[in-house]
Amino acid sequence: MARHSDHRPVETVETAFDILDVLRHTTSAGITEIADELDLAKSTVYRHTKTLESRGLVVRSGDTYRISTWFLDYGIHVRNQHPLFDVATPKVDELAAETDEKVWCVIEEDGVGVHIYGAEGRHSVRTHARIGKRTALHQFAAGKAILAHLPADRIERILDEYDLAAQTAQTITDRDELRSQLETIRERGYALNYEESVTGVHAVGAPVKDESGDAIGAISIAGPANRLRGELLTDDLPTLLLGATNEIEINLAHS
Amino acid sequence: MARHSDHRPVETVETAFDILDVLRHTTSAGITEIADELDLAKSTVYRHTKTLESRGLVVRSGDTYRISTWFLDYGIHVRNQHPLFDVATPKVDELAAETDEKVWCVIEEDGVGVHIYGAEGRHSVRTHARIGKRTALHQFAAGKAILAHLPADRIERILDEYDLAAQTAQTITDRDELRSQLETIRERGYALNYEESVTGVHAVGAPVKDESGDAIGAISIAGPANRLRGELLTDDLPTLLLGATNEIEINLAHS
DNA sequence: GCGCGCGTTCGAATAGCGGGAACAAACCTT
DNA sequence: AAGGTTTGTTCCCGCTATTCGAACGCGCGC
Repeated sequence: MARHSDHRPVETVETAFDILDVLRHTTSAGITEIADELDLAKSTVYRHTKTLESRGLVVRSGDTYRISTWFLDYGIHVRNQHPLFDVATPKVDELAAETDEKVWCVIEEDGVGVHIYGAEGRHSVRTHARIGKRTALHQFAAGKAILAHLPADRIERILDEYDLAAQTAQTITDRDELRSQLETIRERGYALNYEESVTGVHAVGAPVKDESGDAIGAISIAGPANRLRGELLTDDLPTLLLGATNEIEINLAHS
Repeated sequence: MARHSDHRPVETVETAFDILDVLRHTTSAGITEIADELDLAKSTVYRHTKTLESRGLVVRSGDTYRISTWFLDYGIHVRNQHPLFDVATPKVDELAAETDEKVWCVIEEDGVGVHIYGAEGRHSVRTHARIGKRTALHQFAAGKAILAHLPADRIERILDEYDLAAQTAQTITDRDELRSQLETIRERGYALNYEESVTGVHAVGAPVKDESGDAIGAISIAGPANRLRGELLTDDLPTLLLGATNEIEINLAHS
C-alpha cells in the first residue's frame, strides 16, 4: 500500500500552498516573483494571493506579501492541544532549572520529530533548533529515543523514507548500526547523541510512551560536548531524565 | 474603496481553509462531520482532506483528522522574522524579571493586536492570552497604545470594522470616549487598562513606533487589580515601560 | 521622457472541481 | 449472530470556476 494514495489531489489547493511556501522561504515576495518561481500565470497568482489576503492569511506591505500571524494562531493551538504539551511543559522547565542546560520536548508526527517546547538553562547552548523545527528521527537523541519505541513496521518505513541523511559527520547513516543502537536504547531506556546533530553538542533523550508502549514523543537534554561527558552524560543525566519522563507518562495516563 | 476588493475569490482555496478551520475548532473530526458542518458533499471533503494530508498539513489518527504541526513551523517562522521580535524579546524578559508581572509583546496586523511573545514574572496572573492570540485593539492596554499611534484614517477604519465590541463590563464601547482616551494616550505616551479586557486585571501598555512615528506594536505589563494600582500603575510602571520601549525603538532603527 | 517592469483587469476555453449515488467495512443494537 | 446504521471510500458525469494570455495603466529608474 502506498504511503499516500495516488488519488488526484485538489490542484488548486496545492497551488495555494505552493504560494504560501514561496512566501515562507522568501520572507516577502511580489506577484511576478511568485509566478516566476512556480511557473504560473501572473493572473493566477494574483487571484490566489488576493483570496489569501481577504482571509487574512497573507498580509500585504507595499507591493509584497508575507504570511500572516494567523499561522501562529493555528500553530500554537495545535501545539497546546497535543496531549503531551500540558504535562511535559512543567517537567521540561524543572529539568532546565536543575541541569542548567537546554531541554526540549519533541513529538513524533509523520515519521519526523517536531520540537514543540524548549526551556533554557542558565548555560544553554544555542543551536538552530527552535519551536516548530522538524528533524529526521535518526539525527538526534530525542528522535532516536522515539524511533526505538515505535512498532517495528513503522521503524522500517521511516528508515526507508528518510534514507538516513547525514546532518554532521557523526550522524548515523548506516542502517545496521542504527538498528543495533535502537536495540541498546530499548534496553537501557534512553538515547545518547554524540555530535550527531550539531557539532560540539552532546545530548540525552528519553521517550514518552503511551499506554500501548509506543513512543509519542521524547524529552532531551543538550549541552556542549566538553561539559556533557563521562558519568554526567551516561549516568546522572539519564537518571534525572528517566525520572521526569516516568512522571510524565503517569500524568499522561491520568489526563 | 472597499477594504478588500470584490474580486471573486478562489473558492476551492476557501473550502480548503474552511475545512482547516473546522478542524481547528473541533480539535479532531471525521470526513462526514466536516461535510455536515460545511454543507459539502462527503466526496468533496474527502478529496480535499486527502490533499491536505498528502502535504502533511493535516494528520490522520484513526478515522479523524487534525491540523498538523506544520502550522507551528509556519507560525513560529512568521513570528521570528517580524522585525520587532528579536529586539523586543530580551526587553520583555527584563521587564518581567524586574516587575514580577506578566509582560507581553503585541504587534498590529490587519487592525488587530497579535500577542507574539510573553514572559512570566514570579507572580504572573494567568489570563486567556497566549502566543498567537488576536485581540481587538480597543480592548486592552497594548492595543490602545497601538491604536493611538496609527494614522487617523486607519484609526477610523478600524473603529468602523470592529464596532467596539465589549469584552468585559469595563471595555470602552463609546467612540467619543475612546477618541478622547486615545488623545490622552498620545499626550502621555502610554495606555492604561482598568479591567477592560479581563475582570480583575489592570495593565499598562506603551507603543513601539517605527521611524515614521506609526506604531507597529506595543509592550504591556499586566497584573491583578489590587496590586497594580495607585502610583505604581500610573507612575512607576509607565516610567519603566517607556524606558524599555524607547530602547526597543532605538535598536529597531539600527537593525 | 521613454521604456521596462510591476500589479491589475478581462474574456474565453477547458480542465478540473463538486456532487450524488453506490460500495465496503466497521460498529451497535437487538 | 444478523441486520441496520454510519462511516470512509470510489466512481463518473456535468458544469462551473480556474487558468491562461494578452492588454492596460502606472511608477520607477535609466
